[in-house]
Amino acid sequence: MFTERQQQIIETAISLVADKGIQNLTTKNLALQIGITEPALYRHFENKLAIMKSILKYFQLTMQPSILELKKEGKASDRINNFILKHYEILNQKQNLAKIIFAESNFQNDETLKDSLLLMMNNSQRLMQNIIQQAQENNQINTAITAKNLTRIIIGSMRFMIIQWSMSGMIFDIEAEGKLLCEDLNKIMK
Amino acid sequence: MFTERQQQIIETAISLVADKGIQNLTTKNLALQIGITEPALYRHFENKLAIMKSILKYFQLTMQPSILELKKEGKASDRINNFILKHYEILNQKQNLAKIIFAESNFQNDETLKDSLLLMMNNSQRLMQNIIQQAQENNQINTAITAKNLTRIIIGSMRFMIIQWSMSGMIFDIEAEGKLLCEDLNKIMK
DNA sequence: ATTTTTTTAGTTAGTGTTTGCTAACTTGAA
DNA sequence: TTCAAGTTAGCAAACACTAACTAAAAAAAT
Repeated sequence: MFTERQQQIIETAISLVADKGIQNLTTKNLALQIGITEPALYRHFENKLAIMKSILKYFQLTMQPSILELKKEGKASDRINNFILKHYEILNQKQNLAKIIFAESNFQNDETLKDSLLLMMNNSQRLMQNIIQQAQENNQINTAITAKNLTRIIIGSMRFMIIQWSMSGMIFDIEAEGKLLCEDLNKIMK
Repeated sequence: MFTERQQQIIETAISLVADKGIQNLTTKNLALQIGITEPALYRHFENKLAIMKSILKYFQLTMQPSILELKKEGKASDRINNFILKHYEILNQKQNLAKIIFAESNFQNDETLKDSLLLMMNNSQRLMQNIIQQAQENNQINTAITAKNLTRIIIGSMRFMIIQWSMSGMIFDIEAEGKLLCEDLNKIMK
């Protein structure tokens, strides 16, 4: 998928954005941080836009294991639980990703970037909503709250905790805190 | 607070960022959009950073009526309900604000911007958490879920709906949808 | 009430720096 | 001998911002 050098470039690009925002992602900063010259970057990527597209692809690949938990067989609440826990486990390992991932605005300067981000967002969301809907039909999940809003509540609170974590300087243990959030979300799903 | 021209500059800056991200906010684009020349901008703001700081101030001023609902006297659940509804009412009137406001990453290039954004975020959050905590002590709100997580769930789902709205191209009626979310959140608060 | 002065808000023209990127050359490994 | 992956040198465009000038409105002085 990506060569070693490409991975290094992507990860460095992510850390630049995580640190000081998208405006910090310049070819100069990127090359400097890696320890090569600017033109060397162009041996590995066609241009800067290709690097940004690869950041999204890299994110998608990294997060796949968590999405996979949703696709597994099993009790709806278990699948959702495992999705949440896996999500936090991955982000705890790749902390820089947490900082830029829910920063949709970073990828709004290009239409194709915008679109592929929207697609990714809708994907996990639609998946979860379907699971909830089905479970509600089988009376395995509380039907007092609509599937749409339950999905919003789960993904919304997940994302907000990640934002709190990243803006606090990763001051708390997100896996532990995620487990607690999970428990409370379970009470809502009943 | 702001002169008419300053307000125009701020609002135009917001619409530029809303449209194509922070990298679209250049003095050239800004002046062009308003119909003046670049140097004229500097008659109204010291520099570009001052414009960005004013965007945050403008946001704070615009959102104040919603925060005020939290500070009013009354039943905890009513205060939270009115806060949510007011929030959506304001964002529906100033749709561009919705697009950039929860885009924290737009303001990460400068430490002072980062700080004042963090302060604003923490403010409404702490306020709500205190309200919930007190109401739980008086048994007016469900105590099965911790105040911290209940706050996360409410603010998180609110924010996520705004993101869905803004990324969908404002395709649905956010005030109506907000009312529905509010009802479901009430069920959780019991 | 009229003239003079000052202030405000715009202009044109241009600065130095940073940006993304290219051409041409080099070097070491396959 | 080829080729992948570096280098140096540099380019055109975009960037935030400034100097100097102008016109018209507001304020002050006569």
